[in-house]
Amino acid sequence: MQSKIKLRNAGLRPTNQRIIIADLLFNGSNRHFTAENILDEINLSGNKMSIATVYNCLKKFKNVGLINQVESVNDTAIFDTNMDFHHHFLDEETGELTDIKNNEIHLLKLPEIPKGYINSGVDIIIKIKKNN
Amino acid sequence: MQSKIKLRNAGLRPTNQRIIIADLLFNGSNRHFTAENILDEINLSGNKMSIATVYNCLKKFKNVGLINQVESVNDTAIFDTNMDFHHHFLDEETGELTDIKNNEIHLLKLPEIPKGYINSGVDIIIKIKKNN
DNA sequence: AATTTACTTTAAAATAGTTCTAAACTACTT
DNA sequence: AAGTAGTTTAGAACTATTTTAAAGTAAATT
Repeated sequence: MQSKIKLRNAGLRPTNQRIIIADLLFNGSNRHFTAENILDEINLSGNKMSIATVYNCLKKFKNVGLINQVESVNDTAIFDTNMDFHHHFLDEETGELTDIKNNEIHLLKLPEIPKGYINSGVDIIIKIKKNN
Repeated sequence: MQSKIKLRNAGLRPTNQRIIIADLLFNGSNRHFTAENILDEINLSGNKMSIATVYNCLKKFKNVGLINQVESVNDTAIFDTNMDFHHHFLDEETGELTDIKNNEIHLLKLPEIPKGYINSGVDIIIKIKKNN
């Protein structure tokens, strides 16, 4: 029942649906997931929910900073519970993402941000593929 | 008529459609574009082509290394004629991409690539938004 | 506690981007 | 000139996501 508090702190009305999703997402370990992944898990657990609700919730969660959406060429939106500054390996063949720990990578020089703009995030994607 | 040679060198049969698209893309200056952008320009120039053909061509061009597809959360695939190693600013509100010159950014330490994999590219996206 | 208000959920329809299909066409090879 | 392999096409199909509008629910107000 941490989820209810977490949602309220984030300024979101803690509805049953949001609590179900938050319970899946914030259970201690970080993960990457799609809307469809979440719906499948909800169904498996015996609950049911409209896919539109899953999309709505994930969008809200993203807007209030509970989750991130990962930049990557993919037909599907991939979200991430890991809110620490970090980056990703992207398997070009499978689309699978893996975290790169932040101390494994070092960005020395950042470019000057265009006038009138602020930096709102940095995504580094290292594409990989099987060497065979 | 450079395009015909360029296509042949890349191992692609130089069809009329591919030549039309190559003429649009490889005219000296680099650009970002979607399939729809290209179709619009074709239509404006008085030519016509199926959208499926545009997609087919861009996919082929990408496969043979004539263009790149840019990593970014976007409902639309964005391609790039700039094949030099470089990165992008992404305006989060408009989705617009701008090149970052390679000497404007410096990646000091690359992480160890997972066993059995090779690095097949690095994309750095600096998200920006208007500061108002 | 009952009522109101604003927000949320839902199924279904709509939309957007992209890929597939299979027939017609065209570049290249023989 | 004929054959064949690759390409183009319109339209259908598909996938991910958003919209719609009605019904439901949480919170605020009485």
